[in-house]
Amino acid sequence: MNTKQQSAISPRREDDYPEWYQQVVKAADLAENSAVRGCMVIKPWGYGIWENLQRQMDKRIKETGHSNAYFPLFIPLSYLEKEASHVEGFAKECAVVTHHRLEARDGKLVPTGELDEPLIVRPTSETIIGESFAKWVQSYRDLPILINQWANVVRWEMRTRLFLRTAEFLWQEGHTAHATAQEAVEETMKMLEVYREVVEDVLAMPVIVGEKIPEERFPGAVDTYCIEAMMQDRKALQAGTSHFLGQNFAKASEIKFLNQEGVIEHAYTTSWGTSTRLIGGMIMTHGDDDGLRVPPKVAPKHVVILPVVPKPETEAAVFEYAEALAAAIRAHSYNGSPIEVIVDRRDIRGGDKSWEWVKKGIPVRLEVGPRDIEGRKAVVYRRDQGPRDKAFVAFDEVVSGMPALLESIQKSYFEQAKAYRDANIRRDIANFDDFKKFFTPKNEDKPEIHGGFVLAKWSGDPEGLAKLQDLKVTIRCLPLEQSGTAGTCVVTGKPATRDAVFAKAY
RNA sequence: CGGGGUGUAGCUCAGCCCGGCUAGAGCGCACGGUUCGGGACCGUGAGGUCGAAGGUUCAAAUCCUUUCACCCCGACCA
Repeated sequence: MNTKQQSAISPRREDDYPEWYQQVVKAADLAENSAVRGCMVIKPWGYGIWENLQRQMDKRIKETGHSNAYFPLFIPLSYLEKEASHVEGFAKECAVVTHHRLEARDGKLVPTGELDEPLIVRPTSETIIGESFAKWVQSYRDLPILINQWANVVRWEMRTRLFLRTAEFLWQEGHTAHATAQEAVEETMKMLEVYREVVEDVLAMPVIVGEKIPEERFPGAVDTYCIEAMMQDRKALQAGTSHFLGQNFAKASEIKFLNQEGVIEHAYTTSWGTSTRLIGGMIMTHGDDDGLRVPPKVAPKHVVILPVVPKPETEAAVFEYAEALAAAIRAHSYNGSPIEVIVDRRDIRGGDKSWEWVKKGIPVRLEVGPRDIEGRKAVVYRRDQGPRDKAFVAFDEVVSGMPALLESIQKSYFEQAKAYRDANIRRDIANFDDFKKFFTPKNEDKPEIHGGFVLAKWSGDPEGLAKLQDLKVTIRCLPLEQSGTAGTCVVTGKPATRDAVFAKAY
């Protein structure tokens, strides 16, 4: 017997993390690269996860008073030119439509009919939504406008990675307009909290909530807030952003209203977004050396039943028992919807079948065979335990205990992720030498998993930013929870009052 | 857009330096069999205009030129 179990994913996380990530995406059948450079095909298992996340995010967005709407994919070039700093930020990496027809010439199709004004495939929709808002708003009575859009956007990234950075990605973008700065700021913070809640509760990813430093702000924003998660290679992933845009975009788009005093004023706007990147974050937060682990709240299927058929003549009885078990479980709900159960009747080898579901990260596997029928039991495997850890449980108990079992898995993923993250947040690094040591891998050629989050003082000095850049470390955020104490900047040694989270990032 | 690399079967690749029988392996796939509460094994079989175009040669996956695509490292980035 081989005592050291072989893992299903090769390489393991500790040996080559980026490659492990790619292999998990492949093994779990989440997505694949398409023929179009930088664009992915999201396969049913991956898209099912997105749909569940989307449904729950959408619910929270609507509960906080927003309505969904849809705006054009194409944005006239001149719209993007209206907001000066927005221009700087999005001056590059955009898909540009310059022609509006194709002509057949010598058996080829040639673009003709050049557009007077190029159209940009939206990288984000502030400008085109602002154009609509301007028409919709005349009086303070028309405010606030609280709109959300589910859409695809395109940013022509040079280097792409499935889910984490693709040229086209799916997201939601909220856009709101308000009569006062205070109300817009409150909106910004409210949606930041919605993101924290959904990402922690649904995706089971613990996050740090904070404010971006000026250099990291969204182009055109007055303030940018974010939630930051730690991946298992201890790098940070920005999991969502919420921006207070002040009157910058309102001025650019001329969103004006007559206030209670009869004075014309520009509105205050916000925007906020989360994307399919969250799925990348989920993979890197929960995945292990046997593949994906999907939190039950986003799993397209919660339970797979694997019929064990030792002899062909037992097949009918086993299938019948499996379907009866499935039906009984489906009658129960988890997280507000019926539990999703699949009976995998495919005629492939049992070991392969079982491992396939391990790699896909389904929360619960149930095996049923002739002996279980006899004892009216099932064999229960939980994805938050080892792939061979099994429990023999009575039929009725499996059924009635399923909601609690799923919730326990959901919780254990969050707890595991939080424990890992907290173990890798350093609060005791006070000078740049230690800081540098912390973020420098032992093996320069093939860096091992190293570093983590450093929580320390930051002076805000641009000179410090240059030093950070050399280390490839960034300031992820200034956490909303500040200690309020004075100290010295971990990078420059100058007096500093603000706490910052430093990390390498995706 | 800079620097490096790779294009050969569905996938991962060998063969290329030093041109030479009908272009190979492993995995996967199909069929048959033995096993099987299990990622097993044996056998048989299907599957490739060697990224594309041009050139050198009696002869090109292999040498030369051009071109396209993709990957890795930078800069950019949710």
